[in-house]
Amino acid sequence: MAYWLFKSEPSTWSWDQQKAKGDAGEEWDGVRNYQARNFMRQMALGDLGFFYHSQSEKAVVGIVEVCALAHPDSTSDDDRWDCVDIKAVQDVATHVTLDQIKADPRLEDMVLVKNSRLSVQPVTKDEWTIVLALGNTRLLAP
DNA sequence: GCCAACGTTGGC
DNA sequence: GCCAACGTTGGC
Repeated sequence: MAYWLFKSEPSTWSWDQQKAKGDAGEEWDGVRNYQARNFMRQMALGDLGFFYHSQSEKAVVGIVEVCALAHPDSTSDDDRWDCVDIKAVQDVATHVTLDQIKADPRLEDMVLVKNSRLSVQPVTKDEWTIVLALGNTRLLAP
């Protein structure tokens, strides 16, 4: 089981919109970056991820699960671009802001801090646990 | 709204 | 295969 972080501008695709899709989930399309695509190709069904709002909010707001393996991105006719589908799992009780993450020395190596422009990123198990704790969030049993 | 950082593109 | 130009992202 691996952990990830998906970043979105709430004005483009928000956590509320993601939740509205329910268990059907939604393509994480529109990624045109090789690193991000390669991470999506590594994802397995059931992998979990944080849903992060960039721009105005800059906070981890939700937890998602990979519900379809990498497949061609329906918004591109260029076959280089693949994407996974993700579905909302639960809210992060207390949003974890970028400021909090930056202020925590245990999280200084997070990709979010070191490479803020990467829109799909790996998260280590330790980082996952720490951010969940900061968010006062306990993962519900599957 | 600005600007720095970075990734991609295309010409050579 | 290199590198300059350009576009985009995201934090401030």
